[in-house]
Amino acid sequence: MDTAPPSPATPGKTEGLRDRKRRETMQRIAETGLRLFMENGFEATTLDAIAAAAGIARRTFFYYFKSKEDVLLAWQGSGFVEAIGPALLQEPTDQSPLAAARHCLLTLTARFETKASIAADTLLRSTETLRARKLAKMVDMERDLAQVMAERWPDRAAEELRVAAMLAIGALRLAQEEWRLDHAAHPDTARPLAEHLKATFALLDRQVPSTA
Amino acid sequence: MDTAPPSPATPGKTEGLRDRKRRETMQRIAETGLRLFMENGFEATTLDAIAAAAGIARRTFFYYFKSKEDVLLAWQGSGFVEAIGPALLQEPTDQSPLAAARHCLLTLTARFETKASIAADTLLRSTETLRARKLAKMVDMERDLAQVMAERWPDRAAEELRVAAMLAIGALRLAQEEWRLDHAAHPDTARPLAEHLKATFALLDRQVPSTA
DNA sequence: GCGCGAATTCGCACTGAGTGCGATATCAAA
DNA sequence: TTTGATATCGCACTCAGTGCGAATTCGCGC
Repeated sequence: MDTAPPSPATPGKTEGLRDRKRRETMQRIAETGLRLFMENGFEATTLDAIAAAAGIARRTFFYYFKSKEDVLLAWQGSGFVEAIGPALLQEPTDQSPLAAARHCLLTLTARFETKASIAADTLLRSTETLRARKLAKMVDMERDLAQVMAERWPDRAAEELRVAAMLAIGALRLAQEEWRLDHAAHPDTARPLAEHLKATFALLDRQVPSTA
Repeated sequence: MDTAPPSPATPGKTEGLRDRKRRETMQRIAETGLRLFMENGFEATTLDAIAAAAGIARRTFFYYFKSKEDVLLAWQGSGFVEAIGPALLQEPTDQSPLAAARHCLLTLTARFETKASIAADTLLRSTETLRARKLAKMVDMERDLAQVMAERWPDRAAEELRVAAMLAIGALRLAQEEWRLDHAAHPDTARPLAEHLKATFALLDRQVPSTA
């Protein structure tokens, strides 16, 4: 468990002892949960088991997480999501928003392929609701991305940027899918996510206009 | 409740008395459920209430639906989903797959705007998991669409068609969003879904290539 | 018509997630 | 040191969903 642990939004203040303990506890729950999920599966792991293993009362669990699913969801693209906004703000504005997003995602995907997030991703496919909630998180990401784009390209229409964000995140989603299949088929010679993403963006360029 | 009710996959056979009863019961549960959801909200409606109102035992409910959510989900784009495949197979192949999908969706959205499906859509936004599962259903639609495209354009690469399907369903999703906002803001002068969809596709054409 | 096998309906008891309430403990700051 | 907010916990409760098996109904071949 050496990778970026999920953490609550840091309000950018010098944190006291209390805040630190809080973060540590949440982090311990998240790590314990992920470990137990990996060992016994998501559904077979009860809340009591997580609470016990994390050294807290069952009731306290719900002080930190709204549901069992949220523990796993906290790992979904952990770090990645938070990094997109800042990364996009670094991009030069002399390119299209979509091109900027493409560049960002290619850079970030090359970095964020941690053991924990990959394991979480596998678990995320074990249940219908988990799969669904992962998709919902990607749509949230999409909306956030459009929001950041609107700051960076204030002259562009919001709907246009929303579409650009949809394309970028959609490409990311399909690339992840291809990447997973690639790994399942050729565990050894599988290419990294970034390459799949590049290929998907290339296909994207040849698809439009929709009236051709 | 005069609109297309959700029904299990019809295996295209002359159905006996048993099959008919089965369909009727499932339909009654779906309609009762939707009605109670509309009256009291999704979470406030218990399974016991649905079962009682539908005239079945609680246990029998689970013979027809896997979960409470599935009752509502059955209404999500009811009829629409099933119509896409056949409609796409009607399209001439001298246009691009994306153009064909665009044409299909524009035609279908003009038709499927029933009271029930709109009501279901509102309910679908009342809970996080419901919202998530709706998105999951759209991704399923996306996959199906790509599958049908592969039949109709066998010379095209599967990945390319997968991207095309992503674009089409993504546009549909964004158009639905715009449409909902439009209705919320101007309940009277709101434009139909098909128009929003057309606009979204127009924006789509101007977004790529991603390297511009 | 008769009866066999499958489909359907149902009851009961059980697990486990999630909530409401309130009591207690801990910590930060005045 | 007091005080108020934060954190921890236990208890009892509701409700979704499952396992099991009994009872019923129905389609169909004989």
